Amino acid sequence: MSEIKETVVANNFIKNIIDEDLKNNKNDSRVHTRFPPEPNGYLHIGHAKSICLNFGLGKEYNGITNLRFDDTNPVKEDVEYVDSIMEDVKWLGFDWEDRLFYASDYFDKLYDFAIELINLGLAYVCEQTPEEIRQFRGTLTEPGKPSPYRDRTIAENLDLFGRMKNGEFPDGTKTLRAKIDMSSPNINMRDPVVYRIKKAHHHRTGDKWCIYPMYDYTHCLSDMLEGITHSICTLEFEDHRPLYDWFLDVLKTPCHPQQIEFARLNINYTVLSKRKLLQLVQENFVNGWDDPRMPTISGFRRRGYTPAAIRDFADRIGVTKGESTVDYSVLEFCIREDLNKTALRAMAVVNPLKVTIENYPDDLKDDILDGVNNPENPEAGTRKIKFSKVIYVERDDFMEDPPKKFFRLAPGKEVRLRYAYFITCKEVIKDENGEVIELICTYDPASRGGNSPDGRKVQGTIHWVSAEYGKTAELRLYENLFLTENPDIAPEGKTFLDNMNPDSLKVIQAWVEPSLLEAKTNDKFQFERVGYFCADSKDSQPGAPVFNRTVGLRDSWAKIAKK
RNA sequence: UGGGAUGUAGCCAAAUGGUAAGGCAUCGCCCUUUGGAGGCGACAUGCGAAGGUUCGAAUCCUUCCAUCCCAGCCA
Repeated sequence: MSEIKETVVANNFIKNIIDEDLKNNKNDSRVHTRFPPEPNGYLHIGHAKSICLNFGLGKEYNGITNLRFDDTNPVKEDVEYVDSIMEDVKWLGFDWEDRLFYASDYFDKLYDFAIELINLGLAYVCEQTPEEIRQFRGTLTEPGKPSPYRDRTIAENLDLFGRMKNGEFPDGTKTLRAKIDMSSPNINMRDPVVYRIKKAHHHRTGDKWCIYPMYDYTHCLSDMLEGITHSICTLEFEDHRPLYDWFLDVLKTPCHPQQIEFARLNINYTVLSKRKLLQLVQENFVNGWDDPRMPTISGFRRRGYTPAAIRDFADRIGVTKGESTVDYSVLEFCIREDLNKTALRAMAVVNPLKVTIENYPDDLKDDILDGVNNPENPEAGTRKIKFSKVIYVERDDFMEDPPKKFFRLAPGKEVRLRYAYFITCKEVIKDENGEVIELICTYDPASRGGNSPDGRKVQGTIHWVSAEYGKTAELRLYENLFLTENPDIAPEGKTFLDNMNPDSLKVIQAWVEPSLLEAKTNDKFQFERVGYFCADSKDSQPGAPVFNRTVGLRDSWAKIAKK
C-alpha cells in the first residue's frame, strides 16, 4: 500500500507564532484557522498557497479549519463561484467537514453588534455623499475632518440605522460609520464605513437585507464568532489590523483572534489578480476560467496538474512576509516529479516524418512488441505494440546534416526504435521544394526488442508510431500565457494584455499508439521523449480523446543544440 | 514629504549572539532501450549600505539606501 507522502512542512514565522502561543497556553492551546474566499471569481494558485497554509496548519497542530465565504458584497458575488470554490478546495485534498460557513450567516448578529456600537457612542449614521466622505477623509499626509453628522445622539443614530435597515433610504445616501479618529495617520481608522445601503439581491439571504456590512467589520467578528485563533491573511491587510482589533476590543466578545499577515504568491510569466483573470475570461482572451492556460486551480486541474503537485509546490515556496516572485520552473518541477512516478508511458509522434523500412517483409503481420508502461513502477506492467513496415518518427529526430553530438537519425546512421528494432537511414526522399518527406531505412531483424545480439551499441533511441496501426488524436500544446516575466510591466498606454503570448495554444494532430484512443477523461500519460499529457475533461469524446500538454519533458538536447 | 511593512545567491528560503541549511535554476561528470528518470559534484570570505557594541554579529544599536502597501459606500 502506498502511503500518501506528507512532506514535512518547513518551519515558517507563522508556525513560530503558533508554537509560542501553544507554549503559553494561549487559546486553551487550540489552533483554529479558516480559509475565507469571497465568491467573486475562481480560485487561483495564490489561493492554493493560502488553502494549503490554513488547512495545513489545522492538520499539523491537531486543530481545525473552516471554510467561510466572505459574501458581504452581493453585487459582485455569485453561486457559480461558491460551487467552484468548494470543488477546488476538495480537489486539493482538504476537508472542512461540517464547518462550511458564510459571513451572511452572521448578518443578524452583525446587525446587533452594530446597535451595540451605536449604544456605546462609537458609531453614527452619516449622510455625506461618497465624494464628501472622500474629501473629509484627508490624504496620506493631511489629517481628515469630522463629518457634520458625527455627533448625533444615540437615539437619533438608532432610529436612522433602523430605518436604513428597513429600506427607507435609497442606495448610497447614508452609511453607518465607526467613530474612531479622523486624524489618525492610519487612514483606515478615520471613521471607516461599517454599513452601506445596497438594495441588491444576495445569493443566500435574498432580499432580506438592503444594508450590508463592510469587510473590516465583518471579518473580525466572523472570526470571533467561529472561535478562530489565528486569522491569516495577506500583507495588504496589515494596515487594517488596528481596525480588526478595535472592533473586537470595543465590543463585548468572548475571544479575540489574532490576525497574521503573509506575502501573497507571485509567479513569473503569470498574472494572479482576480480582476485581471476575470478580464481574460470576459473578453475571451482565454476559453473560460478553467482554460488550461489559466493559473486558476481549475485551469491547472484541466491542464493535468495533480493536487499532490500543487501541495508540494506550496510547501516548497514557503511562507514569509517578504514580497517575492517564484520562478515558474518550481511549478514545473513539482508536476514532473509527481507525474514521472505515476503517469503511464506511451508513444506519440507530434510532427511526423514517414519512414519505410525497405527490407521489412511486406507480408509480416502481428509483429507485436512489448513496451514498459512505467519504468518507475514495475507494477504498471507492460503493453503490446504492433510494428509495421511503414512508421512515423519525429521530424526533429532526423537531420540531413547533423552536428557532432546529434544521436538521432541521419543519412547512414543507425538508431534504436524504442522497444522495436535498430534501423539505419539509407535514403532521403524530398519533394519538389527540397522538403524531406520520407526516409528509406533498413532494419536489423536480430535487434528485435531493442538489443542486438552482437552487442553493438547505438547512440540514440527514438520513438515511433506504426503507420498501419497507429491513430491520430488532437494535441493541445500550451505555452506561457505571457511573454514577459512580469506581465504587469507595460509601456505607457499598454497593459498586461499587450504582453500576452499569441502562441500560447497550438492545436495539432498527432500520431499515437492505438490504445490511447481509449483514454478516459483526466487520464495522464507521458508521451515518451515529448512530455506529459492529460485527456481533456471537456472536449474529449469517447474514442476520440483530446490531449492537453501538461508540461514538456526536460530537454537537455535543446540546451546543447542552442550552443 | 504621513503611516505600515520588507531587504540572505539568478529565483524561493532557513538561521533566534557561536562562525551562512535546503529547494528550483544553472554548470560539470557517471549511468541510462526516454538526450526522461536516477547518482555524484560545483554554485554567498558573504546576509541592502556604512558606522558602532561584543572575544565573537545576518542576528544587538545608530544612520542611510531601496522596494512594496494604504486616501472604495471592494475584499
